[in-house]
Amino acid sequence: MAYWLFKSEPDVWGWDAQVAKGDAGEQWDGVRNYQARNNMRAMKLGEKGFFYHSRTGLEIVGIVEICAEAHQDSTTDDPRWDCVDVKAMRPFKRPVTLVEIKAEPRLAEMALVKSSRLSVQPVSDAEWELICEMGQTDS
DNA sequence: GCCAACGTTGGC
DNA sequence: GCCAACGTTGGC
Repeated sequence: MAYWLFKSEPDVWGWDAQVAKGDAGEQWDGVRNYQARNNMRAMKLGEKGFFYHSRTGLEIVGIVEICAEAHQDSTTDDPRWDCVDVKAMRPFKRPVTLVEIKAEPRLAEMALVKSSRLSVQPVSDAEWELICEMGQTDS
C-alpha cells in the first residue's frame, strides 16, 4: 500500500471543492508532467494521498482516496496524459504547514521539500504516519 | 508580483 | 544529441 501527495492551488481546486464532489470524486486532471503522471499510473484503487494547498496556504489539509486508477485525462486528446480519480476522505484536525515539515528533520527527504515543483509525489510509510500524527488525524 | 528552479521544445 | 530559449510552477 503506497501513499501519495497531491498539490493544488486552492484558488483553482481546493479541499472544499474536492469535498463538494463527495464519494463520486473527481479526476485529478491537468497534469502535464511525466514524473507526476508516472506516479498516478502507479496508484492502486483504495490507496491514500495527502491534499496539499500550494501557492496560497502551503499546508496539507486532508486525506484523499484513489477511487479510479489511471485513465485518459478527459481535458485533453493527447494520449500521453492520464489521471486518476480521487475523493475526499477526511480533513486534518490541524493542517500541517510546509514550515513545520521543513522544521522536522525526519521529513527532510520528502519530495515536497526536495523537489518542490513535482505536483504528484510519493510519500513513504514513515512520513505518512508522522504527518498524520502532526495533523491529529488517523493514518 | 517576483524570480529561481526546473521541464520541455526545437534548431542546429 | 546538445543546448539555448522559452514556459510553468510555487515559495517567498
